[in-house]
Amino acid sequence: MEALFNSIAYFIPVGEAEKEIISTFFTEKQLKKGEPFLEEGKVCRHVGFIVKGLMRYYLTQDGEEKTFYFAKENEFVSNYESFVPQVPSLKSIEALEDTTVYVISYDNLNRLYSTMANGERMGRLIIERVFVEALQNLNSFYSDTPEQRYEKLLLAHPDLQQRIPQYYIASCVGVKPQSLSRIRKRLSLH
Amino acid sequence: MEALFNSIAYFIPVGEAEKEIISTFFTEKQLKKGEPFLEEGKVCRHVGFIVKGLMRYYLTQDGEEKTFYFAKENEFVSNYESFVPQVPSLKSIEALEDTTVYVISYDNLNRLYSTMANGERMGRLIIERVFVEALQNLNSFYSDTPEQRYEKLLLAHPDLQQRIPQYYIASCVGVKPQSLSRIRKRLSLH
DNA sequence: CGCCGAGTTGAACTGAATCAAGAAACGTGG
DNA sequence: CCACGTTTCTTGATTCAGTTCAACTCGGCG
Repeated sequence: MEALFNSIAYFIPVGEAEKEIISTFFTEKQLKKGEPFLEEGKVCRHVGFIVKGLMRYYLTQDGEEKTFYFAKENEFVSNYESFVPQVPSLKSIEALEDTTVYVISYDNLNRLYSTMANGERMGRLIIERVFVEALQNLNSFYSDTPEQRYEKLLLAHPDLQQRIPQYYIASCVGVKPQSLSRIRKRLSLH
Repeated sequence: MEALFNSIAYFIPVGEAEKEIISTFFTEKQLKKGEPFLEEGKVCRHVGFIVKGLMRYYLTQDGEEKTFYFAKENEFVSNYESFVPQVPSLKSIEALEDTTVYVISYDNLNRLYSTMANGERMGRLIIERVFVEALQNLNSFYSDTPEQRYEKLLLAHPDLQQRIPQYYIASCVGVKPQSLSRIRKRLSLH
């Protein structure tokens, strides 16, 4: 739970009182490889903090899964589009490896906001940060070619190639596995 | 200033005390058509609330401007990527029409958060809302073809065609003006 | 050994980009 | 109110990158 304290301490002071509150509201959860964190059509009821492991966000379209984001250690995981307004999710999230997360429910998060000194402030600062990071990620999708996106993705997650099959990466880059294969070929010929 | 009060009242109760504080921290600003709200390379120092008019967000790449968002009446305007961490912006924002905004500086916004009862809470709720809307907007860029994006953009902003030249719309849809022209042709033939 | 999922490779196809030339709309000044 | 020039929009021909469909390779595993 130290990793979570540290992440929160980045935003507000975390003393014993805060640790106490955080510990009671977050609970540990284990996800096996392939298990869902959030399923399409269901309301996203939790925010998680990934201690260990890897997850992917994806949506299903015409029977085809499109992966658009990977989250790993020390990141918060949630579909805010579903979580914030508590409406059914259009997206799914699943573990790509055996994963350990600390989760907090929607209701408990709101309790935490109002119970903890600086709770609201913490909430604002965290969502601001998550927002900014999300925007930066998405920038690449506007301006870059698949080739550039592939290079940036590897730069941001150098371990990804070792951890997951290539077709997840292809999907996240926005091309078919065949095309990624050709892109890799082009790049390897300098 | 009523429009601003109303927008905030959507998130927290706005009594006389709040109106007082909000009025002192926000100041009215007029932008002529073509004037910048934010220039690339500068730090975004303000959040604005658009009372009247229309703005576009864009970035410059290889000497070419790419418009990626339009903001209009009753919307907040800011580049949060630059505003939140107070770092130089990669994006620009300019008025497409004569526009009236109420603006608040970074420092004053933080004062407002800490001064006003429920200030932090308001901040959290507003950024949550903005975040969710931004995500929903961006969804279309992942999953849809330019054709679908064009149709959705017109649906979301039915007045846009009348208010601005088509090449802004093309850019936001993610294609060149020539291609949008062809898309329009295809669509008009049902 | 044969199966199976993952990755690579080939050929034909598609939609947007590009280059380029007109046509239409707009505004400004005579 | 019209004429002219600029800006915006359309259209055509060509090119290019990713898609699709399909075959084939490779490595692990029963």
